Amino acid sequence: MDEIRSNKIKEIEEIRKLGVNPYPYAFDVKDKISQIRERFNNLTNGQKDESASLSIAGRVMAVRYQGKSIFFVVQDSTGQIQGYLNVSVGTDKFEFFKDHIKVGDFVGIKGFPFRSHTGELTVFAADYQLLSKAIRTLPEKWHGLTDKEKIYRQRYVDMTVNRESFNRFKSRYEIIRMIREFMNDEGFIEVETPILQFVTGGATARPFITHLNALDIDMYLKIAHELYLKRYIVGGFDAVYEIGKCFRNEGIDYKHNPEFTMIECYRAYVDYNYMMDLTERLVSYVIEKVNGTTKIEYQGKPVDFSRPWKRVKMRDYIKDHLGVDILEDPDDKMIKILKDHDALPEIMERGHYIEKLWDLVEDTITNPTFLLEHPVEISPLAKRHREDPRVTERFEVIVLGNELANAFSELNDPVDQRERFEAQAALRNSGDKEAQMMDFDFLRAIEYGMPPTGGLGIGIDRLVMFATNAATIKDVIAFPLIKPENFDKSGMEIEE
RNA sequence: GGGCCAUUAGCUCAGCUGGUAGAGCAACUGACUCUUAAUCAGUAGGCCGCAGGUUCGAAUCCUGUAUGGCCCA
Repeated sequence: MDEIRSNKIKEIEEIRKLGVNPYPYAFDVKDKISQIRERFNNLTNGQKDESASLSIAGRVMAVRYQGKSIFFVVQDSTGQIQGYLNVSVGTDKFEFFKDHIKVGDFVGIKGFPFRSHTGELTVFAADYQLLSKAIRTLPEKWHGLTDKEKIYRQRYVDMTVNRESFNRFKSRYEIIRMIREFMNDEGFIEVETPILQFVTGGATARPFITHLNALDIDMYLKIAHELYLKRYIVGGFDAVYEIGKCFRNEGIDYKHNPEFTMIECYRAYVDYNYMMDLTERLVSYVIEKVNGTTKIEYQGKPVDFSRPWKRVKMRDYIKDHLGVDILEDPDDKMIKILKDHDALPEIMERGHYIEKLWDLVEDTITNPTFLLEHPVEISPLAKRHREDPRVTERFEVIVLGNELANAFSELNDPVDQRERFEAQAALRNSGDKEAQMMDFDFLRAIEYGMPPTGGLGIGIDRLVMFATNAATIKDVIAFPLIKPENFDKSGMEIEE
């Protein structure tokens, strides 16, 4: 416990002795700061509007004492405004403010607006109330909080003092609301699926393992929404979507967080062509809503989300860039190219060669591009292409070398699906921990019959990164995964 | 996984070839009735990330380690 905090705690006792509750229960907030700024923008220097009775609340971000008057800055969720207080509030209240209202505290202000001689729109505090006393000091106003580690560990401070961070999270949740509205208007119903699963699938990824005490059995955290959403389609839902967390026990870097948010949607009686159209409309809608245009700049690079997006076939793209045909050339040729690029996969299987070959060329794509028709062996849940059974009716959306979306005409042939699962199981048995698990219940479900269905998944975090020009996924996840600061041997966190 | 960088007061940072740890802001005391990085005078605040080593002496040099960042795979 440092000196500043122990002094503040003593001060709180003094405040209580003065008969003031440092932590009262509520305040009747009637106005938002941004609205006050708009409403009284026409006040001229020195002009006041005593007829307007304002009531605001927020955090004190600066205080400037000026003898028998005090200027201060209040911040609410919409912005900041200057407050002004002088002895007209009453001697006791004036002295109390001077002695005990400090940067970081929350206050409620009742008063009227005026514009100072120097042109600052200000709320004259006819009365005020302390709403919460802080015992830690905020970072200084000039440099703010810049230490990345502190920004992630103490996001509440980052949000408070770095308003661009606060606004980025506001945008994130506006985007999620937009997506919901868009999907609802499109006729989808929002549903839920289990996070705790005995068998998990729908993606090529390593899951988290947890333990269910009640049954004394290990379980997985979901890696995708897919297989349960398709069960809804089997059960008769026409169109469903879910926005929720998925968990993958893999690396952490600027584009991966172990838990992340994904929207997946499934619609009966459509194929991947519908999903391409839907993806284009949804993503360009979000980008335009947030930025006012579909031609944005991401981290200094121009990206054009305007429709229609380019379409390329995976086979053609790799052939054009690396001179190898992923459908017809033998494994040896692929291995040689991978060796030349020092990019051999850990698991020596054809599917992994193809993935690695794609990794070598994906960075050459900048504008949103539909990557089409992935080979069957890397797409165990996608339906075979109607014209070429070696590939699937699948697409990914690639933006600046990053996968933003993944979709296909869903495989609903239960015999083919069983064979695909068996191929995955064989990979799993040979040590591929990311290969998909055999899901007998899912097979049983589609054996009862699943209509032709189109499915789509979009990474919400990635989309928000593009929409808000965020450099890393940690900037769009409010509380990203970061190693704990201090743990003792029992695993309990120690305070500072 | 590899490389580079950072870690010093609540925050942002100085601290040179090794010689008793500094500033600004914040905090605390006081002055000031239109300030806005307010100003002015004063006070207090440090396990120099952690552990070893070299040395008469280490924030500084060396080794290891932790955490974070950036780049590469």
